[in-house]
Order: sequence, then structure tokens, then C-alpha cells
Amino acid sequence: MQDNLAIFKEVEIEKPVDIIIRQIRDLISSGKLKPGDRLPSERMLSERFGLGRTHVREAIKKLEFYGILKTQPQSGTVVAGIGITALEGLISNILKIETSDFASMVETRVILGVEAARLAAQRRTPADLERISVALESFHKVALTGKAGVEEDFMFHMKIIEASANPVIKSLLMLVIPQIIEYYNKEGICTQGESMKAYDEHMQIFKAIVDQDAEAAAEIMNKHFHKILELTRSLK
Amino acid sequence: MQDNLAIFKEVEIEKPVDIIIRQIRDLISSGKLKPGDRLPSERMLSERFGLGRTHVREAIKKLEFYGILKTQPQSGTVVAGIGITALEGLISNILKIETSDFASMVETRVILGVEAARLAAQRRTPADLERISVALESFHKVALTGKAGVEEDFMFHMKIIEASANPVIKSLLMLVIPQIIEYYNKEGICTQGESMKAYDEHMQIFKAIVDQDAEAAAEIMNKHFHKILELTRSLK
DNA sequence: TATCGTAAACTGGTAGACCAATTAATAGCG
DNA sequence: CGCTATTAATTGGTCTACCAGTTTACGATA
Repeated sequence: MQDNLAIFKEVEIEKPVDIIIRQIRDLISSGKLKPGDRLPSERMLSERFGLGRTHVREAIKKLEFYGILKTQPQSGTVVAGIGITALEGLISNILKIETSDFASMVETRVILGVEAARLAAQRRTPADLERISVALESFHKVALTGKAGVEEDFMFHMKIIEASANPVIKSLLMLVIPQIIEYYNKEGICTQGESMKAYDEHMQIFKAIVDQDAEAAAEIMNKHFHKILELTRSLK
Repeated sequence: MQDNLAIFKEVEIEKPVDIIIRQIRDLISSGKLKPGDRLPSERMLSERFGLGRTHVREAIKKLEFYGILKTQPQSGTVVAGIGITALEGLISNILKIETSDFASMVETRVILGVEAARLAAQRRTPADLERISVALESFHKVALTGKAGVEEDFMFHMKIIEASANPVIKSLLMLVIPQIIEYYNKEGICTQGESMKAYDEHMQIFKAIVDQDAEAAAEIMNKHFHKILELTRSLK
């Protein structure tokens, strides 16, 4: 019952904010609004759409967040986007990242994780090694008890990602990983009992990073993710 | 002068919304608020911080967007986040993606672009090939005139990314690429004159994708990006 | 005493009024 | 006739009051 209700809620009527976002998107992608153009005032839009200014503001905030719009206080809101043609479907795509099929999410996580390991092996500082080591040990302790240790596992990978010295990769993974973990928790996919094997692989990855062996780090990380990727694909 | 002004604006006092976000983040990461806990009401928070409820709502909206909070209409807002330890620095990191150093952004764009090419070679449908072909031809036309054709170049890559059949990669690149292009435009870094060479590489990539030669596609794409990556690193 | 029903208090959602800064228009001066 | 200074209108930013659900507390009843 709960699930059925949830489904209905999903199909729910388009929210006011989404309506406005879509309309503005259309205005831009249809060429009525070009980059640099000033958007009609919030009051105008709210009246035009028959919706409160609150909603208009919310929509603008979101679009601004994606870099499509740029609002100048006490002056106006302008279209800041790049080539208009690219806008087609952009917003809906980004907005619906959470509904993206799960396999793609994991696939992306693997790609970025592997490359982060490669970079980490090249760039790690002594301080990085120390942090990774601590996280590794923390995971070890939990693994010994037989528990899954999702959080500790996550922290280990996080420290490697940080050692890659690429804040963008980190940010992007921060967008993706939480959703993956949440999905795992919800579906009850636990790697219970596999913890010690995972720890062993973690050890190998750590060693490769210590040795600054980028290829080995990437390869082992790839292998480490492989079974998860397989599992995920079979789910689909 | 403009730049100096921009710098001052950067150092500007912490905006009300950011203050609230930081405070809530602290509450969560310090353990005072655990996942599942209900947040104090908006009115409470606004009074507590001495800031209008509007700001509180805005902060909550942002945090909700990142999946940290979950607001239930007419009921309350709860902490929905994953492992709390992960929150440390999460928000500021994601929020400040636009200030991330540019080299990291390009590096990430290359990684995802190369892997997208690899996947595209494996998964491309006839329809994909058609779309890529059209974009390629479009770029060719512009290249013949000697112009840079930033937008047409972008579209070619976009079609490949779409052929990778991984919406998550597409979404993430959509977050990153516009900022890169914007930066290029601002700094006046144009690959003017290089267009025909780029077209030649595009051709090779297209051929590899047609042939479903994933390794070749990835390799050529990597080479294609290489000079840009070099250029970028030298800028830093 | 336990349980159910009702009402009051509280929740996030929304709309409108007000504010300060910016911009455009206009009147006055050279 | 052209330029500047002043003023009026417009902008996004903020706050306050109100709305419709939800939760909670309390009291009547069995």
C-alpha cells in the first residue's frame, strides 16, 4: 500500500516551480531569450504564469544554480547560459539525476573511483597516506566483527578520492555516492560476510598507492568494483 | 580594476543563507542531529538565528536538494543524510564547485569524456551514429571557414556522450562543461586555426565508434584532449 | 482506567506588502 | 542644443500575515 501511494505521488501533477522552469527553458531554447538578454521581472512572470512570485523566485534560484541564469540584485535576471542548443533537455536531465537508472550511477561511480585511485597514486602526500591508513584500519576493525561497515568502507574510498587532489571529482562523487548507498540500504543489498575480502582488496589498493603505482591502483580498484557492477547489472 | 572588485565581492561577508547552512551542517556533523531526527521548525530556526524565515527556507531547500534533508509538507523537516561523518565538508565542497580550480575541472571532463567515448563505441545505435554524423558535418562546415566553432564542437561531443547511454555521465558533464566553456570565453582562450586538426581527430573518433572499437575510441579521444589538458596545466 | 474523538497548537506552503538599490526619464542649467 | 542632476518608476530582496494540512494534548465516555 505504501508503495502504491508512493507511486501515485511520483506521478503527481507538475509542481508550480517545475512548470515555471519548463516555461523559461522553452523561452530560452526556442530562441526568444538569448544569452545576455534580461528576463522579464519576477512580478511580470508571476502574473504571466498566474503563480505567486515565491514560485518564480524559487525557479530562478534553481536555474541560477545550474548556471543558466544570473540574477543581479536590484537590477534584473539575465540569461547567462552557453550555446542555446545545448539547453535542450539540460534542465530536466540534471533535475532528474535521482531517477537515473541505477546501473548508470554505479557505472559512473566506478569510472570516477578508478581514475581517482590512479591520480591518488601519483599525487598522494604523506598526510594522505596517513589518512587513508587510518580509514583502512577503521574498516578493518568493523570487518573483523563480520559487519558490513558501509560507512567505514565509504570513508576509505573518500580518503583516496581526496588524495587524488581533484576537488571536482570529489564533488561529483559526492553527488552520486550517497544515492547509491541509500539505494543499497533500501533494497537491502548488503555485502555482509564479504567484508574481509573487501578489506583484503583495500589493502592491495593502499599498497599500490603507497608505491605510487598508478596502473596497479587503477586496476585493483577496477577489480574491486567489478563484482558490484556485475551485481548491479543483473538487477536491471 | 574589475578584477579587484570581483575579489572583494568574493571575500564578502558570509550570506545569511550560508550562515544557516553552516549552522545546520554543524548541528548534524556534531551529532546533535542524527538521520531521521526532525529539524526544529522553520520559525524556531529563524528566531534562533535572528534571520528571516525566508532565509531559513532557502537554506533548507538547498540542503534538501543535496539529499541532506527531506521536508515533509505540513509536518516537518527531517535529516535524511547518509553516514554523518561524510557530511564534514560535503556541503561547502559541492557548493563551491564553481570555484574549483580549473585544471581539475578539465581533468574531470577528460576522464568522463574518454570513458563516454569508450561506452559509446560499445553501445551506439544506428540512430546515435546518425546524430553524431550530423554534428560532425556541422562542425566541419564551420571549421572550413576557419572559425573556432565552440558550439558545434560541443555538440559533437555531446552526441557521443549521449550515445554512451549513461545519463549520469551526461548529467555530470552538463554540470562541468558549461563552466569550462565559459572560462575559455572569458579568458579568450580560443583554438582558432586549430579547427581543421580538431575535425580530423573528430573523424577518427567517429570512425572508431562506427567500428565499435572501444579501445581506439578511448585512446583517440584521450589524445584529442591531451593538448587542451597540457595547455590548462600550464595556465595554473 | 483505558480509549477514542475533538479541538487547539504547530507545521510547512503561499501570497502580498514593504525595503533599498538600481535604472530610466525628465527637468533644469550651461 | 547638449549635458548633468534630480526624481520617479522598476528591480530583486526581505519580512509578515495568513492558509491548509498534521500532530499533539486533553477531556469525555465506556
